[in-house]
Amino acid sequence: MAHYVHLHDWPTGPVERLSTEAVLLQNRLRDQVRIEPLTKTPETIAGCDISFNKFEETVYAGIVVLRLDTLETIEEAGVVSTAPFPYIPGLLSFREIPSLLEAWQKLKIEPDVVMFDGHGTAHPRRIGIASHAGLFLNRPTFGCGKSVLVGKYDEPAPERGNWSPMTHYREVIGAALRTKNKVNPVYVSPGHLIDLETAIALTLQCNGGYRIPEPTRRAHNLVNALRRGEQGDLSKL
DNA sequence: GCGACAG
DNA sequence: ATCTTGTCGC
Repeated sequence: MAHYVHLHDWPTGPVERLSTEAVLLQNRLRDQVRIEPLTKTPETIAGCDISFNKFEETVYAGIVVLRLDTLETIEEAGVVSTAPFPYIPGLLSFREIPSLLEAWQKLKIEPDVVMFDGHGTAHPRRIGIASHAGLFLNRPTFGCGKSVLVGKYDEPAPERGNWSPMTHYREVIGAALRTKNKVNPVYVSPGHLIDLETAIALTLQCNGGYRIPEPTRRAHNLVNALRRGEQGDLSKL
C-alpha cells in the first residue's frame, strides 16, 4: 500500500559495468538530495535492514514501523528477494534498496521518517543509502551506521547524548553520537528532507537501552527471524 | 602507488 | 553481513 517513486532503473549486467553505472547515477542524483529541517513533527518512524546467508544471493529484507512517543511496534513487513548487486563499499544502496522497496510496498502505514542501517551524507559522494532511498520514498530519511565509511571525528565524551561532527574534505557530513555510556558511538547523518540535528535527536529518542536504536534493532531481529524461517514471523509476509 | 572501505 | 563460546569489565 505504501508507495514510492521509481526514480530510475537499477544497473544490470557484468559486475565491472555495474560499478561504473552506479557511480554515474549517484553523481546524477546527488543534487536532488535536500538537507533541511523537517516540515512537520513525525509521529512514526521506520527501521530497515536486510539479512542473508553468506555466499547466497537470496536476501531477506524487512521494515518495522514504530510510534515515536512510545516506541511500540505498530507494523512489520518482510520479503524474501534476491540481491541484484554485490556489496561494494560506497554502493550499498544498489544492493539493499530494491528489496527494501518491495517490503515498503507491503506497508499499510506510510512512516513519517525512515532510519537506515548505513549512512546518508556521510558518503564519498554525499549520497549513501539513506539519501538515495529518501529520493525514492520522497520523505525524511537518515542513516545511523555502526562504522565509518568516510570522514574523521574527535571522540565524543563518554556519556550518552554527546556527539562530535564528522568531516570529510572540510565538510560536516554527519556526527559520531554516543547512544549509551562508555560504548562506541553510532554514526548519524541526514539522508533527505531532514537536517543533522534532527537526525541526532530522533536517534536519541529511539533509545531502548542498547547502542543500536530501536527501529534498526527491531528490523535486524525481524530479518534474521525471517532468514532462519522462524514460525511466528512467516505469517507477516 | 598504498591503504581504507556502510552492510 | 555471517560464522560462533567464552570471557573481560562495569
